Amino acid sequence: MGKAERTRAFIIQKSAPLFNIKGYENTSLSDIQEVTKLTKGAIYGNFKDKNELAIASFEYNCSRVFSEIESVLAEACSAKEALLAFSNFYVKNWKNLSASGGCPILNAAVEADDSLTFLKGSVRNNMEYILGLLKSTIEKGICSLEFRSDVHAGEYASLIFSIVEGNILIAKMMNHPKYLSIMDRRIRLIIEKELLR
Amino acid sequence: MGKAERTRAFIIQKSAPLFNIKGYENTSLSDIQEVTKLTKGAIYGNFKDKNELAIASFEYNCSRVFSEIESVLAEACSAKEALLAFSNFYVKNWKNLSASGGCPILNAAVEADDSLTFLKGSVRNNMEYILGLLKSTIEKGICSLEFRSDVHAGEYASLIFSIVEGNILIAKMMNHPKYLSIMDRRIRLIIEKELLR
Amino acid sequence: MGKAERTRAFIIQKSAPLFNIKGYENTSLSDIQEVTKLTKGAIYGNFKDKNELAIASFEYNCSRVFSEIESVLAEACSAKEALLAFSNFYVKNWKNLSASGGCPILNAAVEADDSLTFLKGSVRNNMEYILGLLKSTIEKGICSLEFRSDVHAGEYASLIFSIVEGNILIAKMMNHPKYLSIMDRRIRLIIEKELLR
Amino acid sequence: MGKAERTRAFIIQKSAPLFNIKGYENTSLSDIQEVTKLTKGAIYGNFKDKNELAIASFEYNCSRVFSEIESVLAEACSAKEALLAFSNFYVKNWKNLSASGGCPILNAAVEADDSLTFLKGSVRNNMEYILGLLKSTIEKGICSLEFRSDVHAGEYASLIFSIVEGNILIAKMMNHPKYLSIMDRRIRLIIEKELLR
DNA sequence: CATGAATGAGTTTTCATTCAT
DNA sequence: TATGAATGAAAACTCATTCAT
Repeated sequence: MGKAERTRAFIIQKSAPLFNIKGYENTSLSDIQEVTKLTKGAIYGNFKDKNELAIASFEYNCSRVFSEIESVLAEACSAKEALLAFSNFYVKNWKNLSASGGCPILNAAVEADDSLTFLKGSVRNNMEYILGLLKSTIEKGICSLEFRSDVHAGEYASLIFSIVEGNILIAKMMNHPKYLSIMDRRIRLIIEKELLR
Repeated sequence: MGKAERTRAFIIQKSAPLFNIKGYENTSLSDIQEVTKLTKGAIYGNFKDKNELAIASFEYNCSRVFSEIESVLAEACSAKEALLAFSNFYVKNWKNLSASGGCPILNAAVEADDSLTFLKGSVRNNMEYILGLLKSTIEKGICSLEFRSDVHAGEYASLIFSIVEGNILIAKMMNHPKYLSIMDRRIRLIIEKELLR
Repeated sequence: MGKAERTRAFIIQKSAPLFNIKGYENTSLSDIQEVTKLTKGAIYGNFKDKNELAIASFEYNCSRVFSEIESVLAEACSAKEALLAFSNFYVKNWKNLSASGGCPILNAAVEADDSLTFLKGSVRNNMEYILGLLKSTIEKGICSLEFRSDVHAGEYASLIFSIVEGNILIAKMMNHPKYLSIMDRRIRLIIEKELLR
Repeated sequence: MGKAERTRAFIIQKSAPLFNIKGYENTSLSDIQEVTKLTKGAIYGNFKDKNELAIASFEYNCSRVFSEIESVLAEACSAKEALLAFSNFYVKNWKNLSASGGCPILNAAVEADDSLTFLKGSVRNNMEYILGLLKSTIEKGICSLEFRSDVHAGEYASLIFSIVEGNILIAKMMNHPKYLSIMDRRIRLIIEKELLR
């Protein structure tokens, strides 16, 4: 990794939490300057504009969450365990996630839909990515005969994801983790009553 | 209604969609000036600052949705019908809702949690209000012996709401209504399999 | 006194302290509205503009001080006593004067000299008035053979006034009354060594 | 001196007379923009806000006067000559001083006492500085046996300064230098009759 | 005649971005 | 390549004043 790439990575790593907490619009280059201790020139030398940095930071935020989720899914020894581990990931990491601004996909999706349109493509890709992750987990369960063969993997993937996002939203605003346990129980129920043979 | 109150209402009515579409931070007083064709002074004569207008607009946005939901709930002749109507409301109004920025609670909740803290109280109140609406609908179903007596009304209220919000998020970002039909079917399933006697 | 005149007097009476404390430029019509609990229209109905009110308030502030000084001078049974009473007036009233913004002539003179030129004439008149008051007090002392006949009344009047204003300035900024006692002793010394026969 | 420091100094140098003439409150950033031919951003790049610039300008205004006074005091070959030179400085420079807004300490003291409180500390320091200058001049005269040993240096310092400030005020408002000659004669008298052995 | 809603030019300040060094 | 001073447009907000009601 060359120096330029290291600087670029450094800027992203420092800015990403800020963007997730304050929002992409509301995070200024001065904020980024302060948190990186770099000059404007250094930042603009590595990113064409604030939008490029915002996208890179969003993708960094996602990748951080995704890599944890992927390792959690990989460690599971069955599709059921994998889905439960996915749900459990949010329960366990609620405090951290909440302190660092919440789910980056949720945040960026809301900001990107109408105003920060430049982010929209990236948000969509990342949402598709995590939906794909869940879908393929379910498909593996079907292939391995763990899950029923008539299960619509894509629909269950989006259903599970929607329950997660919806409850994260409520939990964050109400400042109470009970919604995450409702979420967790519901996902377990779905797995046991509808997915498992 | 005095002139001041009429102007105030007029400003809110014109600004509210803007706030929901562009976001509260990202909507400027110049935007509001343009959409109301009023001067800054006229706006500041009716609202102490932008925050007050933002809160009023958010509450207007909520009340618009809530009043429609309330009438839909009121028209239903059973608790089951009421909950189905609630879900159906989002399916039917998806285009309108989407065009006017999406669910105001979802939008405001994401913006308010970390940065626009002045909005937080109002968002919480409105979230509690709609959760309360759903909860009391379920409680009525329990009282009328339509729903099982061991149903935890509060948990089902937040579950249904989380499924709605989660799927609105995905549908908006993916620009596809199929997520709303998944949502609708899921809520129907919950009612039939878990709430009804 | 008609109603209009009473309202006018009321506005002046309420605004005058504000102008003296905050300065003429820095006192806004909103401040005046708040302190009088009147409407803009009521204020503009009684004064052509803010400048007219500022002048009237300044003159009210002066007249308040002057009438007290005049009564203090009138009570004195000799020219010496009168001048000492003049000096003593500032010593005694330091706290009140300081709390209500300090000497109105000092304040207005500084503001009026370059920027609030509309006030200049009035400030000059009032400064001349108080200098005249001191001068005629000294002249009375000369006529009554209490003071030496070769005393230049006008010069001693302005000298005494300058010592008063200079020490008020220092006392206010240093927040210490000792400068007023230096002033008082100096004026007494001048009277005894230079004015009295 | 780096570019930033040069620009900072340039802005101060251009703004300082404006602040002294128009007053600190009444000088706007647009005025400063015009007089410096710089953009608002350039000004805010060098000063955190208008207050910081106002303080810096006030101190520049003081330092200009002080350095002249100090050189005048340094050139004097006795304490008497020094005090006379101090007084004479105001007589000689009256036109210049008057044209550039008058004594900065007088102006700032009046503005700072109640409204521009952020300036108060600096005004106090500068007033203390010049009082200290006068006091140490008198003390040197005492040490060198030129002045009487029982002279209270601090009191005479503030007395002389008050006479200067008081007469500057009157001279400015009355637009007549005669008050400065009264001031000058009085200070000479005090030196000859009360300070000299 | 009094009201107070509205005006429009003004205020201070921050923004993303550029470019000579 | 990196610097950081400078830009210019835009931000939120306040002002003295007017005028339809």
